[in-house]
Amino acid sequence: MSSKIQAVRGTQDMVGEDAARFDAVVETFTRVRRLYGFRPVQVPVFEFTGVFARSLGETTDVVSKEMYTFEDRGGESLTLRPEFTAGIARAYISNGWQQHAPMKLSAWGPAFRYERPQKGRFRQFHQLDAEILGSGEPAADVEIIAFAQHLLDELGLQGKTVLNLNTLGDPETRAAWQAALIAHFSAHRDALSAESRDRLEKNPLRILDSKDAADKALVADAPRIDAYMSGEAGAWFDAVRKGLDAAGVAYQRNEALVRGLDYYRHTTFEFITDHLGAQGTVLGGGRYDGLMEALGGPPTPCVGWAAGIERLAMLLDAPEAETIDAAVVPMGEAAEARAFEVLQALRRAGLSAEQAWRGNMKKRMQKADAAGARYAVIIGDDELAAGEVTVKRLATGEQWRVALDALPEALR
RNA sequence: GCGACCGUAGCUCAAUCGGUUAGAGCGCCGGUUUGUGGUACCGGAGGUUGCGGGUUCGAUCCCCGUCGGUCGCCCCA
Repeated sequence: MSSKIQAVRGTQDMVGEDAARFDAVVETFTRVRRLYGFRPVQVPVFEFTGVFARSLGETTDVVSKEMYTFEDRGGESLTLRPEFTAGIARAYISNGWQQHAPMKLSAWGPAFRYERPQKGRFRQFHQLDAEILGSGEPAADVEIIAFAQHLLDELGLQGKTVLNLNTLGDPETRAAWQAALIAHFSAHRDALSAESRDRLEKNPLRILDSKDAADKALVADAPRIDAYMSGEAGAWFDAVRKGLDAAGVAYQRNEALVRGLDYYRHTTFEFITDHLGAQGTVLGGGRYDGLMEALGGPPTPCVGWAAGIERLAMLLDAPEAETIDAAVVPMGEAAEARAFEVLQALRRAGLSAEQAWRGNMKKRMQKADAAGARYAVIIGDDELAAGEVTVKRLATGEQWRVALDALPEALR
């Protein structure tokens, strides 16, 4: 295939069912986000590299080896977004959106990471994104999680995902807990896996969700955050849990669900599935109260989530194939000359309609059937002479004549 | 970035131990039917076996490389 033109590794072309699944996810997202008052936001697909480097942290895998970074002709280092949050936060700061706070924003589109492709993991992938900027209330966490749950329900994924919920506490809580974890794992350093010894330096919280058997044994009796929780942090988490209960959102406490970056505070959550192999997370998010400041902006409490469109699309039941209301089948030159008049009348009346551009009647009837048309609108010399068309209901085969100007009504 | 498996028509797959013209179903095109689709029957097109190299009298099959896919690790959506 090397001599043939081919798509870049980890990118995909979608038509038919794949495209329909993708479309169904986006359409449902747009519908549900309106129910919650999340407004659309558009931000660039690329930013100055520093936006992502500063927001994600230089040591993160995403920044150190997964970004698509390039220089433009002016010598600026630019990066294709590996996620949405940093760009939205940058826009908030650049445009002074604090005057609008709190803002409930949503977006969807492509993101890029240079990773080894797998099922549910691509180099260009697509995300749904929701953010609440400038609200330091537990109620915002409840609302954004309820939105996520509602979206998954509307997608028909009840039973296929489980909401995992945890808290990282406030900065004091987090710092105390992290120090205790480092002390605990350092004491058993030799028993840790090589990866986790590495994490001990760079990202100690991450040891908690290691898949290594030896690590798991040490994690089992590692210090729990609940023992270090400050009064305020505990009250916050209680408020979130009570809110979720009131909203009817079921969750599972997962004390190992953590985020490595310091600016994450309090609530963290992921909707996890066991239907996608190693890629279990279908939607993940949390509160990132420290991010805006890390980017040089005003202190701004925020909470948000992102979901993988491809991952959701893979979990969906196959959407119904798209159909049309009518296929116009003209016979002969005179009829072909009138076909667009009929087509446009139907479309203007809100009925979907198309015609095959060539072929005899049989061919065009076959195309009508293949397009899933409810009706065939047959126009021949006889019909034209009478100012009528023949309408055939393809499901039953019955057909009848209809006056040309009464056609749209007849097909409703 | 690390490890493993896989790659044959548009799609899903077959082809004995390495053996001569690489097959089938679906799909596509045409016909049976010059104003009637979806069913049925008949016919047809479509392949440098991902690509490059090696071993062999002979390679879809064995070896190496490469590109792509898949699974796990890592990370994450």
